[in-house]
Amino acid sequence: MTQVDRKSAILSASLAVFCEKGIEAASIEDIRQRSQASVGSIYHHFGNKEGIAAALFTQGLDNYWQQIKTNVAQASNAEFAIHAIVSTHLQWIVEQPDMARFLFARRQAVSAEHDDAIRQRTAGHFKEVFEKLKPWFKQGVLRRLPIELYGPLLLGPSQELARNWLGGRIGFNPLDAIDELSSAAWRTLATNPAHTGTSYGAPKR
Amino acid sequence: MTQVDRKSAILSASLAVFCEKGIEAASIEDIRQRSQASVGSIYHHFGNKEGIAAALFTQGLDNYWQQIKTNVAQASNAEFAIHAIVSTHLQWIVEQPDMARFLFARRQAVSAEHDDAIRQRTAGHFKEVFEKLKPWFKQGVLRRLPIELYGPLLLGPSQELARNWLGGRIGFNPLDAIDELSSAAWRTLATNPAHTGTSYGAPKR
Amino acid sequence: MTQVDRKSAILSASLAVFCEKGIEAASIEDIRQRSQASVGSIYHHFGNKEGIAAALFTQGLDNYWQQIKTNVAQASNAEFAIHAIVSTHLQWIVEQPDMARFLFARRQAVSAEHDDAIRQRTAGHFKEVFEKLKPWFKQGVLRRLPIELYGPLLLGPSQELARNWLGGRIGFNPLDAIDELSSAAWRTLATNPAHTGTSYGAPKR
Amino acid sequence: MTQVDRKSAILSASLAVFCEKGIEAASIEDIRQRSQASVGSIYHHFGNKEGIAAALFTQGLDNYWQQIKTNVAQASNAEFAIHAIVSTHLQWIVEQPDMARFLFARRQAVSAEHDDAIRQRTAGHFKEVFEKLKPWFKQGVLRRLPIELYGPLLLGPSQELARNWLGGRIGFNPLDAIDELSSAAWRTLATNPAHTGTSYGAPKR
DNA sequence: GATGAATGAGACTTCATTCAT
DNA sequence: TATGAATGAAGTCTCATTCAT
Repeated sequence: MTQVDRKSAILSASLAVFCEKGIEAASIEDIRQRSQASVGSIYHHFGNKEGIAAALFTQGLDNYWQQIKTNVAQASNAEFAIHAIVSTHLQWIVEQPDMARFLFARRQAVSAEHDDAIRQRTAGHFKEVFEKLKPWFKQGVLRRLPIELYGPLLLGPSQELARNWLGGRIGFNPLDAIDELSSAAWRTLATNPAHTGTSYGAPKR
Repeated sequence: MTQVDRKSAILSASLAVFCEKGIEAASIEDIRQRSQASVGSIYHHFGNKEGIAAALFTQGLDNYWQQIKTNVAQASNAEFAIHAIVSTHLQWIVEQPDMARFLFARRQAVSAEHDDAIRQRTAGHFKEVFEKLKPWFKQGVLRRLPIELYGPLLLGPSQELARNWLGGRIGFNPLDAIDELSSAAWRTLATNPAHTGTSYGAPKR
Repeated sequence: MTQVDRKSAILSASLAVFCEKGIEAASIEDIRQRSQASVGSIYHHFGNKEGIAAALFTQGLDNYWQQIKTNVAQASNAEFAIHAIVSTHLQWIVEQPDMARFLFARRQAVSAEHDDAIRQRTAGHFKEVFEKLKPWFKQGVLRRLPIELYGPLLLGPSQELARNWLGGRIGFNPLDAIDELSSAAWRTLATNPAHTGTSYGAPKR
Repeated sequence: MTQVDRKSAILSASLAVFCEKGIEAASIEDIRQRSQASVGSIYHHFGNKEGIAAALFTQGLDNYWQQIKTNVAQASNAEFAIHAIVSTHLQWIVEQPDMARFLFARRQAVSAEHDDAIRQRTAGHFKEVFEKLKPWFKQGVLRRLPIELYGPLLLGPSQELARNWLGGRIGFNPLDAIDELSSAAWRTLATNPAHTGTSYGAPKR
């Protein structure tokens, strides 16, 4: 087994275990069993349990933002952009629920130092996306609000729905709510929500 | 120290410790030190760590819903009702951030059996509130949507904002966003959001 | 509930619990639940857990020996006497299996001081029975052997069978073996085992 | 210290501690001190306290039966066979009193699942020995009795004597009773006990 | 006598981590 | 690099016993 294989086997085993039991409750022994690696090997590659979580976290977060950025980049107007964010967000979650669960549950399990790194990384990603929307703010298409409200207004409902779905509390598939959640975000964020002829189903015409 | 005192001393100490370190990471020893109770006493009253969490959870949840129900009851129209829910939600969180943090973080720390009890209890509370809104659905004032979307649309943004605030990620006071979040919810849920002359600042005139 | 009732309720509850879980593993809480007495009450009556075991032990042992002595007293010849001991032994065990289990399992659970008291008490009982047999030793009807062998030869097989039965390892009813075990003892202990026309079935003719 | 050394150091320390205090009362800490192993090491090798007891039990029992079978195999007639069993039994006990004490005291300290395993293993050993005796049953040299009685009649007295000796209740050396106990068993089990010219002292002539 | 809350020592066990092979 | 035995701190929980009411 190559180094890369070994490392990724450990990572994916860890993700599964973290989601099943929670990061705290997951033991190295659990990970060892599932990954077929030895204790020593795990420590050799990741240093300690937190090292695994950190690697996983970074990997998941980068993957998420890359997806978001790629899709937003193609939006030709504000409404499409908002739709892209909402739908990408939900699709990403539905496609990799375990990683989503892991990301949303982080809390204090990651060390303070790593937490800072993550926050900065996230802020960077966020800024890039924001940059894309900037022109529409300038043009008055999107409302000016306290910066802290954009995240909640844009993705709060999606996030809440996703949490319920990930927690197994509902059977409803989040993807079926994309249009509703996306237009809700649009209605909330647009200066003039009525001005739209957009059909989300065919954003490429 | 009376029985009641002892029990509630343990409960409030636990809440503090749970919030500082997380439920998993909090040790009985931490709780013992902060509550000035003996280990035996803690187990005498709550059985085990989960017993404490369960008691705390029930207490917090009931208090939350009671507040919501009380304030919704006074709403004379749909918009007021929605405003009442959003503002009560945020106020409750700001007033008892520790309990809010605890409630939002529950995850797997509470046993399956207790989880069911909680879920039913929550469903009951939810239904009561929903009952209050029913007439406005019938009158066509509020939109008919898949039931799973009401929670996210109504409180998703508030919840997301609150999470950020509770996590210390923003300085912005959630209470300053009440009007914005509440009108966002209204715009999303109302059949005809324009039809309103309401000024939330003085809902009682 | 009178004192006597309370005490004996505690004793019989304890016997049951001791047999189910073993003396060490039985907790005061177990006894409390089964006896419907309070912890304080148990301590008031017996001082501590060992006090309960000691009381139970004394009660059981005295009852056993009293039965043995009563039945041996009626024996008109050596063979009848031996038969009486063997059959009484087995009958007593079958009639109160829990007490038998408890008595046989004592081991170190009873304190050293109490152990001495028990040993002396037992020795006294034993001597009384031995006294009854003495004439037959003098007449040469019973063999003279090292004193340590009488117990094993007389009751060893019965005891072994009883242990197996009490442990649930066999279905065979020990009472069905009385004649065989009793004649085995006789053959072993009698100087001239052949000299007998006894029918155990009717020892009173 | 090699793996094997460590494991057997733990086993022999455990045997000593179990005998001194009883299985229940023996603590892992006691075993750790005596074996010079760490707590973690003990658990690494045996899983838990019961695991140690189980390993010890299996080891002791197999050793006992192997001894019995070896010696019985050499017997050229029924009387020699019975003598071999009785004397081997007592010798084994006298040679390793701690293991004997441990084996006789097992009771509920070993789990139900392991208990079954043990019972089957014992039954297997027992059957092998029984097989050796079979011809003499067919020839009518040994009496036909309910199967449950053979154990008690053959070894009951020896066992009872051994228990007393192991418990420190007598000074008498069980080995001095071999001939008496063995001939008692013979007299009980033989169809015609008189037919013998055997001198146990020289079974090989 | 009866009650049960309170105590705290101590038991078992888990687990992250180290390190010799 | 890989392995897994070894370590020991720390956690959860039990339990006999005390004592104020």
